[in-house]
Parts: sequence; structure tokens; C-alpha cells
Amino acid sequence: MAQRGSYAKGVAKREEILGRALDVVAREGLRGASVKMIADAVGLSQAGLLHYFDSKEELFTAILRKRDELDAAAYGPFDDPHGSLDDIADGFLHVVRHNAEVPGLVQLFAQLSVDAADHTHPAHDWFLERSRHMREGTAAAFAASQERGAATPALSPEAFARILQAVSDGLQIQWMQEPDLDMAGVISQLLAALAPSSVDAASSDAASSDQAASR
Amino acid sequence: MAQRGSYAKGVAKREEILGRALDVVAREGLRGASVKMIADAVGLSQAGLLHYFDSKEELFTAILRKRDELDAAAYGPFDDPHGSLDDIADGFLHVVRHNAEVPGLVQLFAQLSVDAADHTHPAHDWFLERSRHMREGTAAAFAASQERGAATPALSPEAFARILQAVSDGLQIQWMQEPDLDMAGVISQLLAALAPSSVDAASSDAASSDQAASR
DNA sequence: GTCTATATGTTGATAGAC
DNA sequence: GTCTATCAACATATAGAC
Repeated sequence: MAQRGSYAKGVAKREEILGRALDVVAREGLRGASVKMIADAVGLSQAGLLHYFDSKEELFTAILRKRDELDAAAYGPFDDPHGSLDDIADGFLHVVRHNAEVPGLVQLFAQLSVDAADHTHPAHDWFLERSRHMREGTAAAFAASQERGAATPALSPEAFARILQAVSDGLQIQWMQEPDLDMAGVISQLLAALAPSSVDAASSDAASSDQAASR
Repeated sequence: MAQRGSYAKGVAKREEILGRALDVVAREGLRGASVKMIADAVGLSQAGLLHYFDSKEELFTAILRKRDELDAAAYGPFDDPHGSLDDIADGFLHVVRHNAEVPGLVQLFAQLSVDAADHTHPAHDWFLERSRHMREGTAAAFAASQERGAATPALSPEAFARILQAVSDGLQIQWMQEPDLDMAGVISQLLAALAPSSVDAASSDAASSDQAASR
């Protein structure tokens, strides 16, 4: 079963590099992230690193992709179109809380979000697709919750999904500026206001998260 | 009264440059804004422009400051701590709708928001202060609205202010990626769900804004 | 597969002529 | 007050040795 040849090995090494890059970026943060910084961090030369990733944008996108992968594994796929709103809210809040421990990734995500708004940016389509996919699951779950009478009828499911996503992205920017901000606490309150039933379970294990919605 | 000396002239010229820069940036858009781009746009050399603004950051911050100033003049100070939630929502939605016509400013704001998260960035304090100031007015108005029973009690005023601001910032990023997105429509729906009375007046003159919350 | 060395471009800022 | 010319610093990407 031992795979032979450079292809499998290259892929494995690429994964290993990604894992290490993720670690370093998450911990150290990264302002004006450059290829060289990551290369140094993972113990390769800049050219050596670009042997695995053809361009800066591809590298950074791969890091975020890996992050999504790990988050989904750890906290469940919170974009599952068949999940209940409770489950989605629960997974979502876990991810948000986790984000507060990886400032470098939040910073990288925010920076790339802005850069990738350019329609010619290599990561543009990935961001669009990720966005759309996440909203679809959220909207479906919200619609189901509305039918049960558990969520407010004042909002269209699409608007709710947009809002949840926008709040999350926007809070990350505020949090980068004010690290004391309790992102999960604010989102919990929003969910409690719009879809009361979805929060009871999700925030029961996070009694500390509503101490300060803002400060 | 004709002021003499280079100081007054310098200030006037600086203002004129700012106005022109705002115009061009707003209309043409601006990706990865550089000093040279703006210099070209306003018809100066790069060095000529930096004669009025000592650094790149100061220039960009001045442009956004000017934008706030003009918005406040056109749509009222939506951060007035004594305004009603109706007035604030009204002004806020006007600004949001206006933003959809000045993509370059939205892009510049988003870019600088991320950059200025760095605590050593020259515009860091300005962003913090602007943020805090806006939220204060919103929170106070929301609290008053709650007391009248017009807004949901499920949310603390501080959380509401945070949410409104985060949604606004987050939607701008989504909108940069999907220009069809109706930012004001989404925000209207959110306000309708959280503080019903504040929307009736504010969105009555914008019947077209709820055609599509998302697309 | 990984390195060193480098090509090539851009940036923000400064010096000095006019 | 505005320009041209130039600067050093840094980026990404590539070529070629090993």
C-alpha cells in the first residue's frame, strides 16, 4: 500500500507544510503576510515553498481552505443543508469562539476577503462559493425553524443567512481592533432575538460568553 | 478678509485636493490603493501630492474623514446621541444606499479597516473612536426605543449597536464580491425584525430596496 | 526537491531644480 | 508649490546548481 513516486509524496508534504503554516499563522498573526514569512516559519526557503504553491494567492487560499477543513472536522459542518438551526448555531458559535484564539487566521481571512473582492483575484471564486454554500445551509435551517414557529417571520431566510454571515465578518474586523470584544456573545444575543429556540442549547455550555457583549 | 500667507492657501488647496480625490476614488473605484494612483487621479505627481499629506496613511485617513463629513452634511449625523432610532435608521439607510454608488470608497474603507487593526497603524485610533462614537448614538436611541416598547427587549442596546455596525461592515465586503446585493434591503429587514417602528418611516421612500434581499 | 542567486517590478519617501 | 529624478526597501517569481 505504500504509495510510490513523487506525486503522492509531494501531496503529503504539501499537506504537512499547510498544517505547519496554519499553526504558525494562527499563533503569530501575520500582517502584510508575505511568502517569505511563511517560508521562514515552516523552515523552507521562499523558493522552496513556492515549489509547492505556484503563487502567493494560491498559498494563502490553501491555508484558509485547510482551516475550513479542520474547523468542519472539529465542530461539524455548520453548512449542512439538512442540519437543524440548533446544530448550525451550535457549530457556528464554536467556530466563532475558536476564532478568538487564532488572531492570525482572522487577520488573514479579513485581508484576503478584501483582496479577493477583485473579480480577477485567484481566490475570488472560492470566496463566492464558500459564501453561497454557507448561506444556503443557514437559510434552509432558518426556514424550517420558521415553519415550526421558532424563528421570527419578519425575516426572509436569505436575509437571515446574509445577516448572520455579515455580522460574523463584521465582528471579526471590530474584534481585530478591540480584542476584548466577545464575538460569540454578540452573536448569541442576535440569535436569541431572531430565533430564540436555537440558542438555548447552543449557548448553554458557554455561560461565560454573555458577560460582556461589548466593552 | 482675504487671508494671506501660505498657510491658508495650503489648507484650501488641501481641501480642494481632498474633494477631487474623493470624487475620483468614489467613481472609478480603486483596488490596492497606492499614493501614485490617487496622485494620477487628481492630476498631481506622487511627490506633489505628498507635499500636502506627509504619508500614505495620513492621506487615506483624510479621504475617509472627508467622506464622513460630507455624508453627515448630506444625510444628517446618524450618530447623534439624542436622535430617535427612526432618524438614525433613516440616515443610516441613506448612507448605505449612497455607498452602493461609490465602490471605490467602500473598497478603500474596507482595506483601511483591516490595515488599521494593527495597533501601531496611524489610523488605528481614528477607527476606534469613529466606531465607538457611532455605536453610542445607536445604542442610546435603541434603549429609548426599547423603553417605548417599540424595539425587542431580547437585545442589549450595546449588542444592537455592535450588530448594526457589524452587519454594515460585513455586507460591504459581501457587496464588493457580489455587486447585485441589496445592502439597504437586508438592513431594512433586520431593523424591521428588531425594532419594527424604526423602519416604517425610513424605508417608505425606498420601495425598491426590498425587491431582493439577496441574489 | 530544495537551495542560492537574481530578474523584475512596485512601493513610499526624499532631494533638489525651477 | 510642483516638478523630475532618484532612493532604499521589499515584493513575487524564475533559472539553474546541486
